[in-house]
Amino acid sequence: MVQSKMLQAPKTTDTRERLLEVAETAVLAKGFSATSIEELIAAVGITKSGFFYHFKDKNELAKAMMLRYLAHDQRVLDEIFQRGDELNEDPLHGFLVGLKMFAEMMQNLPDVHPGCLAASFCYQDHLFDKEIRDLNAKGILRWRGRFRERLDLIATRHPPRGQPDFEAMADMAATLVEGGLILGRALRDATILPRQVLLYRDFIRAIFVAA
Amino acid sequence: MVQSKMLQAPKTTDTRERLLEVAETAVLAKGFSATSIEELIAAVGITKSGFFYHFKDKNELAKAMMLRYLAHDQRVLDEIFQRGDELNEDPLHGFLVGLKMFAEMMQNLPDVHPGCLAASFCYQDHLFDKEIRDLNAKGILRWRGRFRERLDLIATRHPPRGQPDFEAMADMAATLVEGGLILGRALRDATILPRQVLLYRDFIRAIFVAA
DNA sequence: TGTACATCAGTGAACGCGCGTTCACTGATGTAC
DNA sequence: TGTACATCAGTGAACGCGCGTTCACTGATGTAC
Repeated sequence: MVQSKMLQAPKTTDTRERLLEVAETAVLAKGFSATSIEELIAAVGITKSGFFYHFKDKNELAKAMMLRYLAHDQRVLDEIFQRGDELNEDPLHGFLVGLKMFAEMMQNLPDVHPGCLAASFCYQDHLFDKEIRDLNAKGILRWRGRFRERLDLIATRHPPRGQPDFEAMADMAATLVEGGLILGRALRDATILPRQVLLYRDFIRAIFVAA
Repeated sequence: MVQSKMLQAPKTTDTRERLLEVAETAVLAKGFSATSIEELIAAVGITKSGFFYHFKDKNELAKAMMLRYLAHDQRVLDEIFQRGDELNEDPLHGFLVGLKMFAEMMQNLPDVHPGCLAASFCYQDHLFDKEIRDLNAKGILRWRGRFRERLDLIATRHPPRGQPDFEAMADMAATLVEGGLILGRALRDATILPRQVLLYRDFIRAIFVAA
């Protein structure tokens, strides 16, 4: 069975996966419609008909890209904040550690982070059907849910200062990442994003830690 | 003279301006390369050759769009923060008032803010030449300069808590706007952006206002 | 005031290239019995 | 173990359409003298 084979030794040279990888790089650089099937197959080394074996049309490529991105995104966040909690049992301190590690991860990328597919797609959303736009929204709602849960949990042990807008504070994580990626790209400065994440951490601390 | 005529009564039906207006809407919806010259001239009611009278090629359209956007952006910000200062002589309180007005302005837009051309272009920057990318960077550096100056000025009168990263705090304004626009678009929720701006205001207050 | 010329804001027709998509076909591997 | 059939992962050639760009030309308005 192909399935079980893939489980024990995932083929890194899987053609479909390579198409998606090359496509993501190209789309983040030029946008979806400027990314031609022609250039993807040239990079991967198959013919055009080979492409249409894997994706019935270009829209299905977009959908597969989005699904791949979402899965990756979830894996990375799960891992980081889980590690933050392992080192600490208080939800606030675990969160602060997680944010620190997140900032460090952004800092240690070889060069400027290539960007976020969700942002790229959202600025081209008229190209896509509702299904893809919904996937994109789902990804962002997952960020909101993840951070919102954490803030609520922290608040049960650490009374917050004032009456903060918890939903907006949860969204602020995704907001700063998306915005930080844009500034980092436009100014070609890889330090911008991690520093924004650290400011978010400062803000969280200012809200929950007694002075 | 055409110039003086335009000064006394700016032609609102100026063809070139209408092309730029229509182009901006289309680019924010689909991206630059999916926006065809054909659709622009159809919307404005001229022929293709008429388009090439105004712009020597498509790249020059992009440049003109960027310049128009930068000028508009500067005008709006100048006006808002000037009004904030008029009502108040302390630089901190003037800033807080300006931020409040800024948030209100975002809130009162008819529907979801259409987005930021700088963000759209930055996720397609391989389509453009260095001149356009530099214009984009210049626009963002102007935000940084504007907010950085203000923070420095405030700090002379209100000693900040801790050792804040003022550059990152200045960038945070643009970051939250860019990120807030993306979330707002993806979730079709026009309240997200203004609430992020209000959080920024809370953060500024937390840094500078004694408890 | 009239004439000659220049500029402005376009028109109309044609171009060639690259794009996404389709269709009939194929060689290698997997599965049933 | 051999044979028949099915599926996988593509190939190769052709398609038509839309795109950005070019070129020669034009009618209306402005300017010099």
